[in-house]
Amino acid sequence: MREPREEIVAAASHLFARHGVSATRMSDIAEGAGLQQSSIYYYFANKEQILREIVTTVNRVPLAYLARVNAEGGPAALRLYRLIRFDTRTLCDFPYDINEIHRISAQDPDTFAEYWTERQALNDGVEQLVAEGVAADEFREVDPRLTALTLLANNEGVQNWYRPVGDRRLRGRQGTDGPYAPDEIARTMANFALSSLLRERRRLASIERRAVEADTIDATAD
Amino acid sequence: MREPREEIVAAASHLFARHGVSATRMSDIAEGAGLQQSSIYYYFANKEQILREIVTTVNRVPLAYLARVNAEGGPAALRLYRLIRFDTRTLCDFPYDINEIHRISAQDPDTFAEYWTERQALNDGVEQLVAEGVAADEFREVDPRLTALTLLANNEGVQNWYRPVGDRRLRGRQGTDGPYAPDEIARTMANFALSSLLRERRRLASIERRAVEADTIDATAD
DNA sequence: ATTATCTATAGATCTATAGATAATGC
DNA sequence: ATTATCTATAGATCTATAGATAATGC
Repeated sequence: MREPREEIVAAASHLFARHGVSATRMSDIAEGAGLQQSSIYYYFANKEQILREIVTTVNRVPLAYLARVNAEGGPAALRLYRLIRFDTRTLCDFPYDINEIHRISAQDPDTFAEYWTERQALNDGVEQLVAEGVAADEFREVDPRLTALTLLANNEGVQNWYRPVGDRRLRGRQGTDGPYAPDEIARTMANFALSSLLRERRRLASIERRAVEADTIDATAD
Repeated sequence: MREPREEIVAAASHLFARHGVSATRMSDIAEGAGLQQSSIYYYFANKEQILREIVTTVNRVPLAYLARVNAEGGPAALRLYRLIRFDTRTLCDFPYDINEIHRISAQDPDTFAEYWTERQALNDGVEQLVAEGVAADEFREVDPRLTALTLLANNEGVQNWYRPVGDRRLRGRQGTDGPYAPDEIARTMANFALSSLLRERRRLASIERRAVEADTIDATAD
C-alpha cells in the first residue's frame, strides 16, 4: 500500500483530470484516497498545495529525457525526433490536463514559480535543438523559438482527443475516431514534425529507425 | 449597448477563459454583465446553459469557412492551408479555452450533443481534405483520419501559450517568449503542416501566396 | 399587462479548524 | 509521547427561487 500522501496526490491527479481542478472538492480527493475529508489537511494546507506537488513533476520528466538524449549525442534531427516521441507518449498517459495546469499556474506565478522556471528550461532546450539543426543545415530555415513553442504546444494539443474519461480511455470522441495507441500517436507527431523540418526528407526513415532502436535498447538496459 | 443576453455571454466567455468554467460564479458573470446575480436566471437556467450557448458557435466558424473554401475550389493543399491558417488565427483570438470546453462537453454529451455533431463534421471535413490530397498525390502517404485529428489538435494546442491573462495578452509566458502576432502564428502553423504533408515542398511558397491572396480579396470584398 | 430587474433568503455545499480518539514506536 | 486519523462544526460561499418593484409598450 502506498503512503497516504502519495494516495492523495494520485487521487487528486485523476480527479483534476476528470473534472478539472476547481470542480474537484477536497472531499472527493479524500474519498479517492480512502480518508475522511479533514484528514487531507494533515498532509496539505489546501488544494493548491496538492496541485503544486503534481505540477512540479510535469516538466521534469521531459527535461530529464532531453538531458539524456543530448548526452547520448547524434544529429539534432535524431535528438529532436526522440524528444517529440517521448513527450507525446508521456502526455498521452499523463493523468491530468496540462492545459488547465498551464492556466492555473499562469494565474499564480508565485506559487508555481518552479514550474515556470522548468518550463522555460524545456522551451530553451527545444529551441536549442532546433537552432542546432538549422545551423547544421539539417533543417530548413525556421524561427527556432517560435518552432520550439509550436512543437511543445502541438504535443500538448494531442491530449485533447486522447484523454481519460471516466475510468476508461476515450479513443476518439464518442468512439468514432478509431483506437489510436499512444505509440502510434507519438510516432505520427514525431514524423509530422521532422517531415516538416528536415531539408532532406528521405532521412526520416533512418532517423525513425535509430530513434526507436535507441529507446528500445534503453528500455532493455534499464 | 448590447442586449443583456449577449452581455452575459460575453462576460461569461471572458471569465470562463480567465478562471475556468467551474471557478466562475454566477455572481462574477452578473457583475461582468452589469446585473445583479439573480437577474442572470431571467435569461439562463444555470451556468451550463450559458456555456452551451458559447460552445455551440465554436465549431461553426471553422465549418463555415471550410464550406466556403471548398466552394471556391483549388487543390487540396491550398484549401487545407487556408483552413489551418484561418482556424489557428481564430483560436488565438477566441476568448475561452477550447481545451476546457472539450473536457466539460465530453462529460455531458447529452447537453452538448450539437457540439459533438459539429465537431465530428469538422473532423470529417479535414479528413476529407487530407484524403483528397493523398489521392491526388499532392501529399505523401498518411493516415487521413489520424492526420486530421493531429492538425486540429495542433491548432488548439497553440492556445496554451497565446492566451489572454488578465486583460492583456500574455505573449509568451512571463514575457520571455517574444511578441508573436496571431497572423505570424497562423502562418507558422500552416507552413509547418503543409511543409510536412506536401510531396513537393517547393509548392509551398506558391500555395502560401495564393492563400493569402484569396483571403485578402475576401476581406476586401466583404 | 408584459417584460426586465431587483432585494432577500432558504437550502445546499465546501473549507478548514478544534478537539477527541486510535495506532505506532520508543 | 508522537503520529495519524476521525467526528463535529463554524463560517463562508454559491445557487436558484420567491416575491416586490420598476420600465416598457400597447
